[in-house]
Amino acid sequence: MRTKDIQKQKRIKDAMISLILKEGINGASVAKIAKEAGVSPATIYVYYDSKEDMLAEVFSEYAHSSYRYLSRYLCSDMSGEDLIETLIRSTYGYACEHEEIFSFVEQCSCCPTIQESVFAGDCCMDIFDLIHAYQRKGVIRKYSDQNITAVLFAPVKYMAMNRSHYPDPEESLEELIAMMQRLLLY
Amino acid sequence: MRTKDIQKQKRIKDAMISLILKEGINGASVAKIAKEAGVSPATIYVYYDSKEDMLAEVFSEYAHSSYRYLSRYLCSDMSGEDLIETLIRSTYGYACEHEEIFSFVEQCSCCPTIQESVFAGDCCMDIFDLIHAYQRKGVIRKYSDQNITAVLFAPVKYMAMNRSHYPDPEESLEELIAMMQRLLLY
Amino acid sequence: MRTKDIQKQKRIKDAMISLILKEGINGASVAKIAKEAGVSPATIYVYYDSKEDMLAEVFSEYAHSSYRYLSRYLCSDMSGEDLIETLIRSTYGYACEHEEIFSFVEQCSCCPTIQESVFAGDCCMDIFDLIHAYQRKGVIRKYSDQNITAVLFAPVKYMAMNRSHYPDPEESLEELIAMMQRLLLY
Amino acid sequence: MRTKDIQKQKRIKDAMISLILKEGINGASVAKIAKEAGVSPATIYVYYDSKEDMLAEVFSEYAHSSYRYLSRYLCSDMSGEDLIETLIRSTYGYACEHEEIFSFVEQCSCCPTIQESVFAGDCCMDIFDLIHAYQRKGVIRKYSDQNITAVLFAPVKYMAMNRSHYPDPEESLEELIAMMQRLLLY
DNA sequence: GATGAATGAGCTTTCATTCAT
DNA sequence: AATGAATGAAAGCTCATTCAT
Repeated sequence: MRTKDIQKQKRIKDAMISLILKEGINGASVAKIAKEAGVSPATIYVYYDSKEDMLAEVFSEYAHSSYRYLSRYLCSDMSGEDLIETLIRSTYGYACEHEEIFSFVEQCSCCPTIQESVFAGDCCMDIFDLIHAYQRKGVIRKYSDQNITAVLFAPVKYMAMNRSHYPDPEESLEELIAMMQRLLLY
Repeated sequence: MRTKDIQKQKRIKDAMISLILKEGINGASVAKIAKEAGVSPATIYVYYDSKEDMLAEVFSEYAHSSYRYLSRYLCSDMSGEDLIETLIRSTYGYACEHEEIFSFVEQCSCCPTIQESVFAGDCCMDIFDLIHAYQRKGVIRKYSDQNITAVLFAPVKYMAMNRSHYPDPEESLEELIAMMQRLLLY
Repeated sequence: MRTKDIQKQKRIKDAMISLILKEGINGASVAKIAKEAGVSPATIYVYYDSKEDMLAEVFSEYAHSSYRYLSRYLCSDMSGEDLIETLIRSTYGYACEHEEIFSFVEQCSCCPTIQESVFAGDCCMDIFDLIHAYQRKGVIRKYSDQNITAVLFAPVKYMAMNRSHYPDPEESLEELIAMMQRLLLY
Repeated sequence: MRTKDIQKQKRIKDAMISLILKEGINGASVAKIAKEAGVSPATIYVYYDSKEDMLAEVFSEYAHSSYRYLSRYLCSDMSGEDLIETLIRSTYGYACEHEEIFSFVEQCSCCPTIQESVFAGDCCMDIFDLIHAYQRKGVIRKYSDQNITAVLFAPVKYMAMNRSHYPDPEESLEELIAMMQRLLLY
């Protein structure tokens, strides 16, 4: 018997993500995904039970990838200013560097039939471990986790999604960082 | 005759928006929309050239409806605190009261095939006329319009979309308002 | 708007019956039926909700057609011998003349997923009105309706289905008639 | 090794027969049969050349199993009444006790692509050896083998297939036995 | 011998749209 | 203007079968 081909599964995922970006969730049909991945449509059903299942599985795999990415840039002896700057810059950087995945995740997040189970707020534990430490040290203000998540990430993501409309993104980013530092630090 | 037409078109729009909330953009087929609206599929093509056209037209009609809604609650002699509270509360209120439209707009905004032309930043002129006045009076800090838009609306929208995950939405809302007042007012 | 085309629906039915005979219920795919009927596969779904529905509807339409056919050869002043001869000969005759429909019905009758609702015993009322009259007159023996149905029709149908294996069908038919006359008449 | 093979093949046969009762010949796909039998789809092709081959082989194995079953209850010194009662009761009993096999055989018998070669009339030799003896002894009337087969088995099989529609099967069975005794015995 | 992976062909059904009235 | 009928194209998915191990 043949063994499951991890590269093949990766090709399927990539094909799906890439197609969803090009043509929306509508346009990413199983047949097109299969063609782009270089496999038969039937093969996709070896790896996933249904298209819905496939979407949900890949979405939940990538939904929090930006937070995992972030973690790599953090360390516990940063100043408060650096922490906030890093969080925002890295989020923006991730959106630019992994444009496809970022946009894929945003699209899935808005679709009520997919989103359902995955709530970002639940899933950036290590980041909040760090933030809580800074709160205990009296560096970051004691707002609720939910509102910190909302103000730290929603505006910068909004900015990243619409960056083509921004005359000078870098300048806007700097301003946003300054705003968040003033808002969140003592 | 004229009246009848407009009512029919309204029924079609409502059916579409309602279906998109229930089943996502995928699930809202022309046949289903027609059935829900109580008309023939062919009738829809009397009012719109294509499904894509219909989506785009209705989207652009509703894309900024939350800002129009907001305007009704604003007046130029509010205090700065009141202004910000009103902007945030009204945005949240709109999302709850007009759940269908809110979800429809958010979904369309993420879909690359629809969104294309519409950028929120361009479209809330009267609100920014007011904000500029407050800035000139030295009440609101002189951040860029884009960042003010981002921090005022993105977090509260994020909150509205995920409100089922919030233990006490009202409390979170109050905290968010306080945060924004501290951030934006002198 | 166009009106429903009864001829078209008839063509679909005929195509289905003919295909089931040639290739079994398996082989009669919607696509093939459509092709044989000269319509698009989608058109079939204008007339039937699903393939299952189509099968059930056509089956129940033809399931009792042999009994309707029989009725035409019966009259109330026949002798008992003639009545029984006519019932058996007509059943056999129907099977030969309408080979496709007969075989289609037999096939559906054996398929547990289709058969379900249709029970022959319930559906030959006028024939049994006549038989009951003959029973009251003391011509036909007072066996239960179910067993009369079973012995009158099951053997002759069995014979019709396997007639290619019979060396002299006419002779066998005559013998069977004689047997039934002896069994059922006083 | 040999033992294991035969058990495995038995599991495949049983799975197929059981699935056909539950879901019809349509519903019994190779994949489902494999799953129900606890083997790989590929394994089925170790034992059979094709699905059609498998169906035909298993059908021909079971097609006359009811007659083999019958033989066990017969002996040559029964009275004519007992012989007929035993033949009918055993046929009915077989249909009830081996519902799956009975339904499988009936379904295959109606399916033109499978049935083809097998004609019941050819295959109950020992039963007819016995019946011929009773005919020679002047106990059973000298009807042709074919018609005796038809009247002895077709009605009781019809009854067994539709037994859910019978208010009192035992009573009907008794009546049918009495009818056949009167028909076939001197 | 036995298997899970893989597949081309085909399945049933729905799609957005147009036709004829 | 309005419609139910009609459709080619495509959707998601399963089929019987074969491949590679």
